[in-house]
Amino acid sequence: MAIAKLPTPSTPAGRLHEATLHSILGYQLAQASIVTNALYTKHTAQVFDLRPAEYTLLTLVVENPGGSMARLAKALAVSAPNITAWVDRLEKRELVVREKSESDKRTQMLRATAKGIKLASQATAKILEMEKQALKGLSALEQYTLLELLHKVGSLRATI
Amino acid sequence: MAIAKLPTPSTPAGRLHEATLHSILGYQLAQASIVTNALYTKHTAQVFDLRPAEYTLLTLVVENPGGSMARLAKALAVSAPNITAWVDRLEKRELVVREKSESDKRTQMLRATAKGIKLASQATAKILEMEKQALKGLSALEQYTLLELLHKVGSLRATI
DNA sequence: TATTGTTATACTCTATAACTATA
DNA sequence: TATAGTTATAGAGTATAACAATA
Repeated sequence: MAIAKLPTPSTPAGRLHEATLHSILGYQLAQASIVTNALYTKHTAQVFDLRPAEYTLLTLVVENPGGSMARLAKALAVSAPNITAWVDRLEKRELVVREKSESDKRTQMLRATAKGIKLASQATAKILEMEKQALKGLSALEQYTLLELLHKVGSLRATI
Repeated sequence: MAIAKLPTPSTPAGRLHEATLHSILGYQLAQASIVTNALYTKHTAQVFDLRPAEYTLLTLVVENPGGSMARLAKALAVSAPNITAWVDRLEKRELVVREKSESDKRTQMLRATAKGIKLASQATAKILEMEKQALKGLSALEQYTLLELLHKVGSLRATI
C-alpha cells in the first residue's frame, strides 16, 4: 500500500508551514510532547510535587518492587548517576527505600513505601483524568491505537 | 466504544512491568522519543553537525522564509532568548540570515541561505531514509496513522 | 502600554570520568 | 575483568529578569 498524501502542513501553534517536518516522526513526537508536558506541568507537577522524571521513576519502582537501579537506567535510557540523583530525592521524601541485596551485595533493590505507593496512585489518577479530558477530540479507538503504535515504536529500541 | 484491554505491559528495554504507565500518553511519547533520538544522534547529528533543535529550526526557516523569531518561539514552545541563541549559531555558520523588517522595525525576518537550504534538504533525506529503515516493523498504514494521530495531539495545544 | 529581540544570569537535566565494592 | 552504584564535575538546554527599540 502506498502512503496517502498528507494533509494541511502547518504547526499547531505558530501557523508555520511544516510540509517536510510533517512526515518526520521525531518532530511529531516532540510536538505532541509539548501538549502532554504542558498538561502535566499545569495540573500535576505542583499538586503532587513530582517532576515528570520523578513520577515515572516512582511508578516504575511501585510496579517493580525489588528492582535494581541499573534496570531503571536501562528502561529510561539515562545514565547511572542520573538514576542515583533521582532516587536520592525520592528517598529523602520517604517515597522509596534502598535495600541491599543479599544475593549480590553490589545491587540496591528499590521498594516504594506506603506513602510512595499512595502518591503514585493519586498522581496516576490525576494524569489519566487530565489526559482523558484533553484528548476528548480523539475517539477511544484513536487513543488506543496511538498508545499501541507508540509502544510498538518504543519496542524498536532493542533493534537499533 | 469501550477501550480494549491493553497487551503485555513491559518496557522495551528494561523488561520492567509498566501496567500503569502503558496507558499514559506522556510516558509512551517519551519512550518512543528515545528511539527517534537515538536514531538521529547515531546517523544524522555528526554527519551534518546539526543538533535536533538546529535541524528543526533550520527546516522551519527554510519552509517559512521571512518568518519572525517570535513565531518560531511559539511554534516550538520555547523562550525568546532560546531562539536568539539557536539563530546565532545558525547565522554564524551562514545557514540563515537575519533581515530587518521594513513594516515593523522591531522584527527580524529570517531566511535560509542556499547553503542552509541544501543542508536542510540533505539532512531531511537522511532522516526520512533512517526512519523508514527503522520503522520497517510498522506497516505503511500504521506509520501514516501514527503521524496523523500525533499531529492531532499536537493540534490540541491551542485548546489547553 | 505592549511587543520584538538581546544580554546576563541561573536552574534543570544529563553525561563522562574516577572511584569503591563486589562478582 | 566486568558490573553496580556513588561522587565530582562539566556540558547541554532552558527559563526568568532587565533592558533597548519600536509599535
